[in-house]
Amino acid sequence: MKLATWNVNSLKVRLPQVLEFLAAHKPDVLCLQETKLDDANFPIADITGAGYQGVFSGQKTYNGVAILSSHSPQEVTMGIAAFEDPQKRVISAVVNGVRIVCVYIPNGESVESAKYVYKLDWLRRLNACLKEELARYPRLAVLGDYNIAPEDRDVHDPKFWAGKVLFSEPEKAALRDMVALGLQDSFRLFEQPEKSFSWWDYRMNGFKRNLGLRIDHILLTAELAKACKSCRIDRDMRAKERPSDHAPVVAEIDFL
DNA sequence: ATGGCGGCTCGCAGCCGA
Repeated sequence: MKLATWNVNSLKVRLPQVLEFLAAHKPDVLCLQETKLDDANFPIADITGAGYQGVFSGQKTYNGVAILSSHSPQEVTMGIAAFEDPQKRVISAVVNGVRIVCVYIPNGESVESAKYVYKLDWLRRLNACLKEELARYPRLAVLGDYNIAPEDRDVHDPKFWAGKVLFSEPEKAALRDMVALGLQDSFRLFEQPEKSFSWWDYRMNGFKRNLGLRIDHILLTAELAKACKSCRIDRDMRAKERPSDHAPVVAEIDFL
């Protein structure tokens, strides 16, 4: 089973690349973030035309998440349980016996910002929700744009980023809390190239100079991690014409 | 490394992302 996640930074603009990605990788699941489309404008016909089903929770201009899958999505839920949030950042479904949680964790803007307070509160609520989900689903994967780089090696310049949003201690602690619930960073189950990142700023030739951050993650429960055979970042998509600023992350899981 | 990009909006400049 192949699981993928990609912050597309506008599905309207990136739809051809999404279709190309589906055809090339044939993932069982592709989680999308920052679709920036309300549900009425979701390009479901193109998705079904590519042989995929899609469930989505979107809004105009900002945020928006979707799960595309080759198997039928079951038990679809939107958002974080018991949290009224107008921002469309979470969608979950059971696909092929695996609980898929697609997340677009808030950016936070800066550690001085009210958006940072919202981010930390949001993470607490997500973790509480995940604790409940984990009690129900031993096969669970949390995929998405976390907007958190876990460790120094996930940041091109850890000294510069120290204490800044995306790399501050409270954010990293929230991610460690999530891991402590029983989730593992699939990327670090394997040897990886040094300076592996999933996001590069559009400005200042960030991608060419590899000035990036690893902030897109696939976290797996023990049962899935044990069966996980690979996890890699698809830098090729970031190298294309008119790319998203994020690259897809892909994990392969072997079942009995 | 922070102006310098790119996507959005009933745009023609400003907000937002990371």
